[in-house]
Amino acid sequence: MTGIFYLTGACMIDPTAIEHYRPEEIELKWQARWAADHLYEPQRDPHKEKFYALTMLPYTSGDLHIGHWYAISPSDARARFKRMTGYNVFFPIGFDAFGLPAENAAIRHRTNPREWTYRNVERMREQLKTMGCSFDWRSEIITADPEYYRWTQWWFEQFYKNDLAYQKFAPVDFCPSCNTTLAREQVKGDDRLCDRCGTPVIRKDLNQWFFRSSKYSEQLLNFEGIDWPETVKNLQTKWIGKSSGAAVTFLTEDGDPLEVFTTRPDTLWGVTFMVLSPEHPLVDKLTTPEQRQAVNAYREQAQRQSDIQREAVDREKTGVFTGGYAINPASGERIPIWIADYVLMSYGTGAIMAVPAHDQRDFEFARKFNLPIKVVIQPVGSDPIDPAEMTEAVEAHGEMVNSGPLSGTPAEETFARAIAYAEEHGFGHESVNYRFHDWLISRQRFWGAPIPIVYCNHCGTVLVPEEQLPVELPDEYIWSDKGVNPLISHPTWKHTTCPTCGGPATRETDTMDTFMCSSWYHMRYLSPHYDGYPFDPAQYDYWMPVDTYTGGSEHATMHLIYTRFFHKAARDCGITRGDEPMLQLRNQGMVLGEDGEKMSKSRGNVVNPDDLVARYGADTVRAYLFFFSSWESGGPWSSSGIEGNTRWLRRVWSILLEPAKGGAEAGLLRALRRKAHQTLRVITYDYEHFEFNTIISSLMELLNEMGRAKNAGAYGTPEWNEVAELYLLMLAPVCPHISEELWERLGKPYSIHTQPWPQVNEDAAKDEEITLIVQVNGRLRDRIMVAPGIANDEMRAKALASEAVLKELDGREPKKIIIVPGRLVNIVV
RNA sequence: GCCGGAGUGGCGGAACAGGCAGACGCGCACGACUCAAAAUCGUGUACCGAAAGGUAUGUGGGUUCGAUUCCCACCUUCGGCACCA
Repeated sequence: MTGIFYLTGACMIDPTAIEHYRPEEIELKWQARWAADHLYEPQRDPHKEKFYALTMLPYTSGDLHIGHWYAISPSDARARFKRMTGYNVFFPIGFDAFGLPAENAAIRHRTNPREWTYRNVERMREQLKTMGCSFDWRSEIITADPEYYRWTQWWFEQFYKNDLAYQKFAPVDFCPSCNTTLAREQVKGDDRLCDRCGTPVIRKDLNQWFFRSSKYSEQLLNFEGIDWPETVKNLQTKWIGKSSGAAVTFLTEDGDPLEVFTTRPDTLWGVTFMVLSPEHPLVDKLTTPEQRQAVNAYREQAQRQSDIQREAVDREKTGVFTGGYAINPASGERIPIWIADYVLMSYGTGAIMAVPAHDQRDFEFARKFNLPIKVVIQPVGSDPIDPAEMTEAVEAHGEMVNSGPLSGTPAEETFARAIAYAEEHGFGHESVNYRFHDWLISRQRFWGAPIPIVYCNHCGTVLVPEEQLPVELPDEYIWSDKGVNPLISHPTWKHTTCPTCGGPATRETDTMDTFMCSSWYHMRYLSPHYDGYPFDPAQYDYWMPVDTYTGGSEHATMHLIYTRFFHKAARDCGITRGDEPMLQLRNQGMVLGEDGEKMSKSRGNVVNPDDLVARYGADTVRAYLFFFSSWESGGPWSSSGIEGNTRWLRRVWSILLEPAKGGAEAGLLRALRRKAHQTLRVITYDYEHFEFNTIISSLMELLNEMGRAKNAGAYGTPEWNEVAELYLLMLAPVCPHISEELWERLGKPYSIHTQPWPQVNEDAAKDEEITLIVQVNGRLRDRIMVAPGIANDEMRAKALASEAVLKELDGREPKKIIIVPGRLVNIVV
């Protein structure tokens, strides 16, 4: 525990010197005292305004890393600030404990994932306590506790009863290494890799559980009333992927309707062929005997292709003619129907109308297979287009041409007229499509909340009655060579009786995606042991919604979209209220290694917070994390940089505690007090706006000023005492231990953390003189000290009388004089 | 390719409404203390120049009395998406 500094400190035996700053002693002392006094355990109090501060709950990976500190300590500082400004603050913590890493680690070590997880929880809890955060530990939840996942299952049942959960046999993304399906959001990049392990995913047809999240696409695009970062809103908007256009029904020659979605209804007359996804249900019927062999071969190849790693996006188009034809409902033309893998079954209707003249993909396809290209849009101001000369599609909007009755429609009206025409003639209507899909929640893994469903030969799919929840995981983890879910391998677990008819039945062996657990934990925190409902309604009414939510932006399209969906779905089930669960969101950046790269064990650039706490104390580690960069951008760690922060806290200690001679003059004391109140003004703003780096630098600046004032005899004066008190109050949210210790040593009442936030004394903060900036042609030529509130005329006179200005003007007449009242004069010649 | 963020001294960064660029810290240099070292304290530190002064916020343009800040184009970099009809 004792670092080099403490040893050297102990060597310096000087009987007159004050006791040294020993964080390792004072930090443990105060942490114990705050816990004993329940300092951070708010009571519901209708007369006091509440503030729910939430930080994303950590996954139980085993060790708290510096990134956790970076995410959590500023959230804590803000919560502490809010508490001091008079709010009743709730700041809980818990553990996201289900999930694949636990299970993979368990397989590696031949243990039960439960053991691994709960051992990690123990360790992480102790590590968290060293940070000195103002957590309300009464509220701790562990998502793998039956007491918790009972309610995760309950939520599933509410969604099921309200037709928001359903089962479907569908092709899904499957990770062969993790042996489980993944939600679309958990498949990353062009290579379609598993988000957890990096293995390329494959497509698999499985019976799976989904939530109807896509039903909420439109609502999820609405961010009104919530203060979230633009980047997150942008990512979610892109992810939901709304496009507007038309649904158009073509008829095959056999008379089968074939619906397509298009964003360009204005190009309807330019359709020269159609393309279906190879998996489209109509392909079989359309295929003629002559084309049968080619079509089957292509479909097989497409199937295989999606099973192996996908090729580059810009690879050459492939496809096969089915032999079938459709009729263009607008032009009446007979057009061939092809299949190609650039058309995806998972978007729109899995079929497209191809307009090669005005869509680049269709253009490439048409050129490759010698299909006709028909120009039907003439962009304004460009020469008539000759299809034979085209090298790429013309995607710009323009006037409709070669479009029968709609030819000549001007660019602005094409969409409306084309849709109206389709509606009139009964073959189409306006339509909206979203990229956002239903949320696949089934996981073929052991370590998750079991889906509370029972299959009965007699009654079919049956919900486990609420009073029988939770459906608990078995104690034994059954190993299986083939990577089969241990719930299937377990000899007895899945066998049960039907809750409805009492006959033999089997349990669903899939467990739920862990994002399900983290979609509602903010509600369970409010009453973690409440027995009759997922939350105590009285607590919910008081504390919800979350006022500030902090965490990493990597969750933008996963957790942060799921939890919004969850809240809206729960609202529609009549359980929650309001449209959004989290009013304000702030994302921290990432702490990089000293080499500027992402920290990783293989790079050997990982910074261990435990070592830092042992060496410098938590307050210094916190201070450095606040200080080294703006919180939202993050940046590289620096082991020499943190030295500056430990020096700073040692100076705070000695400047406030070591007595010094008095005798300062009044002007100096006024200046000191002014600086303190000005600092208070900017720091109050910075706490509110998450600008922690400038909080620390402002405090350093003020300390420098205090050091100079102390040398000039300010110590012990009333002004000094006022400034010292202000200093500790401003320091308290960022460095809670040293501020509490010094507060006590200065004889102030316990605890500093329950003191009201100080008010700026505007009189004291007022400048006695200001610097007037004098420019000639926009270049700085002079600075003149003047009284605040100086009149414009006087500013002009002073500027024109400046020696530097006279020299620069050299007799030239000013053409114009710009005056920014009380700040600047710019003389233009 | 598309969408979004970021480019400022040797380094991390500040400048919150278009008005003193480089706060604060690291590092470095010099000085004090010390037999000495560490720690601590003090002073200095964008670049060019002996100085007067000049040049500087990724690059090139523009708007303005005045631009790190606003506009246009480009370059680099980080994140997201990626045949989405």
